[in-house]
Amino acid sequence: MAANSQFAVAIHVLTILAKGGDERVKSDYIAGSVNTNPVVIRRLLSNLQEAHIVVSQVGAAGGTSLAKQPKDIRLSEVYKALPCGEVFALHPKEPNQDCPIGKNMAAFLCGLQKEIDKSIEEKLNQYTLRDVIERIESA
Amino acid sequence: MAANSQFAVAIHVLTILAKGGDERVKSDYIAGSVNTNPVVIRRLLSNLQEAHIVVSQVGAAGGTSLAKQPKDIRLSEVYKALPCGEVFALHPKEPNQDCPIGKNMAAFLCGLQKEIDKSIEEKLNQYTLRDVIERIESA
DNA sequence: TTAAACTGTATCAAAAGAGGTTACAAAAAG
DNA sequence: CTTTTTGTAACCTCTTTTGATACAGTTTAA
Repeated sequence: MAANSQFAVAIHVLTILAKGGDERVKSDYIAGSVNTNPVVIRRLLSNLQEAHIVVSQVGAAGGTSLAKQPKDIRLSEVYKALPCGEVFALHPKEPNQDCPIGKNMAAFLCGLQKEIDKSIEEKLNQYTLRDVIERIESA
Repeated sequence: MAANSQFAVAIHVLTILAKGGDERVKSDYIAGSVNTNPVVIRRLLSNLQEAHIVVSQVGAAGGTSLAKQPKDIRLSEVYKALPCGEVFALHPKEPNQDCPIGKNMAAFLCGLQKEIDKSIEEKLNQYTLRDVIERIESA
């Protein structure tokens, strides 16, 4: 499968928007920098907009800008805004229910998934977009 | 498709092996319980064997058993033994290198990936196979 | 009020990963 | 030897993600 790169691209896009300040940045421009198709960017921005991280304006002189300051955008928000899958998937087929192990396995794994997801979000909550920009600029 | 379910299946398989004790369990039997093809199981066991979590024996009367006691098998070991992908992928195409942001983005994201992976492993390190079995049996 | 410049989306094609299946070599037991 | 079983290679199919085209709707500005 093509692995999900939406989070990576989102961070990149948001950094570009932050650089743009209050100006509306066009999807065409962003696509050029990220090296992909403008529609891919617009799809992504659509998710970020639903999460109130960015604001887009249609029409001529339209484009997208951040909905709040970089210091107030946590990476955990970005992660949650995107349709990223779980870290691991459950069984592709339901286990054999005659097997007493299979019967209770799904519940356990599901709980474990939630715990892991929480770990990830806690880690991402430690960073804001401003932190990202600082690190990138000092590199 | 389901994203990578190998971890989920691995936990299930190891639980079955634990139940089997010192007996060698055949891939055919495991496949029946997990509801998949024996080859899928053997592929998985091959990874677990490399990590010294299980031991397989070829030939008639062959099969697989745990290489150590359930209390000594940490879920973090299992996770590391499998070719599970990263939580998020980097850009599918290299970003435009004329863009100063793109230039340093990959390095940052790569570091972030490693941090997240560490979080996951720390979480999974808290559980052993014995813990899993106890939880499943008390359910 | 018309033309131009955008976003938002639907739709389709292409690429890649994962699971499932078949086939068969190699090894061990009897 | 024959049977049983693992280890793997090869291939197919299904699904997901990305990339691309097309076009409707909205806004600006001449």
